[in-house]
Amino acid sequence: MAAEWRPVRQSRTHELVLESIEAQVLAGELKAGDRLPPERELAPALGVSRSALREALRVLETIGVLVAHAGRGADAGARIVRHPDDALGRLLRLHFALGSYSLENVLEARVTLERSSFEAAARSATDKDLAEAEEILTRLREPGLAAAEFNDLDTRFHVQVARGSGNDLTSTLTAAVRESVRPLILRALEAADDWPATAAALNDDHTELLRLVRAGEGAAAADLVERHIRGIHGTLVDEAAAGDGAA
Amino acid sequence: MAAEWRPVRQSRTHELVLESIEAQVLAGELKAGDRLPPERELAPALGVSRSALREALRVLETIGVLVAHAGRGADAGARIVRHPDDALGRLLRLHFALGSYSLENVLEARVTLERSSFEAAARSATDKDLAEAEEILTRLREPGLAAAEFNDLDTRFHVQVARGSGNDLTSTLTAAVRESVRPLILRALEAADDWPATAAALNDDHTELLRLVRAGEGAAAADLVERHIRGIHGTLVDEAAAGDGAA
DNA sequence: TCCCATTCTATGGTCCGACCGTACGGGCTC
DNA sequence: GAGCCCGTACGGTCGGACCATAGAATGGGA
Repeated sequence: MAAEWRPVRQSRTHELVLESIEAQVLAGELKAGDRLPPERELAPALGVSRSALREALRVLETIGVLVAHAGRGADAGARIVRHPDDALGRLLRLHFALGSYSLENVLEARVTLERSSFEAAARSATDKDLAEAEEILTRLREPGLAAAEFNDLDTRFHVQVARGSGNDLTSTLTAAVRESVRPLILRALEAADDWPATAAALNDDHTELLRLVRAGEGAAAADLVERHIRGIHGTLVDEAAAGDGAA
Repeated sequence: MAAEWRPVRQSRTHELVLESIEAQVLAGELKAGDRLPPERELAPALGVSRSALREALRVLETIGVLVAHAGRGADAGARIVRHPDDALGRLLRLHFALGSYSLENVLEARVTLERSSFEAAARSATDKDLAEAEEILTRLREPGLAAAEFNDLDTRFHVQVARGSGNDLTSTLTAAVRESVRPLILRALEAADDWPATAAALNDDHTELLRLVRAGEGAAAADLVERHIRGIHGTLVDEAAAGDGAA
């Protein structure tokens, strides 16, 4: 056991505990896959109660750097992991709901991130990435697809291309930002006058986007995805205002 | 084809509490500024223990949507707020430390976000934004400035311009991404062969960047900030490897 | 000998009741 | 009326008890 646990005092105990663990992560003494001592041992080692320790662990779990499993054996206990996606998604989703960001903010951020994603994907997406995107697109084209499923698959399509960019950070950000407006987009899709036609039009974009990425035409893909996103968000503004009023 | 048994995991109590509060936020029933009932009332109202409730509140605090103050009066209690910046910064910083993202990922994300920020700022920064950036730049130019302070001010300069873009989401993302590599940049600055010359060169960039933003030349500002960031990160790669090995 | 069911136990998850520190509000003193 | 003091409503912390889970250890039967 390389990590050492030193006692901690004063002011919001769980924050001090958090700092202590954070420092070990930042210093590289705790790495992904490492297991923390059991709560019942670690708490007294830090000189705090188990409750205070648990609150600190909960924070780390929220951030996506820790998971805990009960039981016994190699799989049990608290482990350092790397799961930023859900954490980031929830963060942006809640803050968007609270009005920290406007819909226009999200639109511009999506345009910026996805332009970059598509350009990078056109340069460096692997065959595997493209095949997965193709499969999502196939399911996206199924006739009679409900708006909810369409919304899920659409999200996965955009995220999949972002993954193809080879940049985990931008793809995570892309996924999180897309996630934050998911309920809004769902409302917009459900309110479409002619849903089959709307879906078909969106899929035409998707098909062309994938073709451009495959062909390595990054600039064209970036331009198209910008038009694509602005198009969807154009139908969203009214929905957002309506939703606001309705609530 | 056997039946699929869907329900696999039963949620933990604090997660259910979290969902309940989250749902009220997403539904707009809880808005920024609203105050939650005291823990001792809310816990039994939800049918859970105070500990479980507190863990849920801690999660919300981590996300930056809640703050708690002890004491008595209007200021006390748990309140819904909108403070995404620290939360996002810590999240990315820890995940970068854990290796969820490579330095190259961060570099490309910074380039993408800041190109967009500088272009937008050239279009829509207010005089106030520019004046604040100017003031930061003045302090950045002080002779004999230590690397640590330079690093802080440099971060604030970039974030200030991002704020000037008028997009809170991209500026928050910019700040968080910049924050995640702060320790690395600090090490690189401290290791510079000729620190005063390095600082002067960086400030020449900053001065020109601000001039371009003022002049509304967004495209030129975007190109320069990309060169500026790539320049700094070029000196970082070695440091990162060295830091890795040293640990 | 091998397999399987049973029991053990280490681990996180939850709950309770108590006490501490803080800061406002109201009452008391001067 | 002004200033001090104490009560009180908060979040923060603590310790202990018990529950749920799941691998490990055990032991009996084929």
